[in-house]
Amino acid sequence: MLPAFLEQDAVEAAPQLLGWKLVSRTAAGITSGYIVEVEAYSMEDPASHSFRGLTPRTAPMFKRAGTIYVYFTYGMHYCMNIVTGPVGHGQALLIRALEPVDGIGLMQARRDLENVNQLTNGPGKLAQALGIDKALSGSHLTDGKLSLEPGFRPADITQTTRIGITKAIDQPWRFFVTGNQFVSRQAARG
DNA sequence: AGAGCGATGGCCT
DNA sequence: GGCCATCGCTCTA
Repeated sequence: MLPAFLEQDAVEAAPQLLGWKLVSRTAAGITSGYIVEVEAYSMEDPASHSFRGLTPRTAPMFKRAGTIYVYFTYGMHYCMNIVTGPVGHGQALLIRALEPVDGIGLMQARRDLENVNQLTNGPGKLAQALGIDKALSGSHLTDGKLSLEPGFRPADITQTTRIGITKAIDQPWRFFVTGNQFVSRQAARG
């Protein structure tokens, strides 16, 4: 389904996305996990891919809320975002960590890793575990391959600065479920 | 046409 | 905590 709060600006929508279940449907099977860590990016944000304007790569960020934006980085990792806000605003939420729910065996096979704790505790890891790649960029949550379903309501949410960026490093636009063991890092930096 | 640069993860100490 | 593989995208010329 398409939660109404995705129409809001990224920073407002971000904490509301925590606890929702992200579901991936591929030929290999269904995999899913609760979203436990997200970061907000917007067009006015130097750390955002949309900051420099619309390019072929970043075009999905400027489409309607619920659009999927997948990018490839460091020559080996895919990261997935969900677009928020009005059309043309270039806002998105980077999904940084999931708590595995369905299809854990398939996720372990895709990751070539048994340890469930390390299956989806990072943006590149969860993309690999769910079988997400660039082909999904530009598709929409209502297209059926990647979708959202209600999950749980987080008891407490922690807000910190974002991870792995070199610009706008002081903006507290990272949100995670307090105490959840699948969050990539409890501390903001380091 | 080519250089520079990452919204990372895994391995090592 | 530190290092670095690896390649698509953007910018400059």
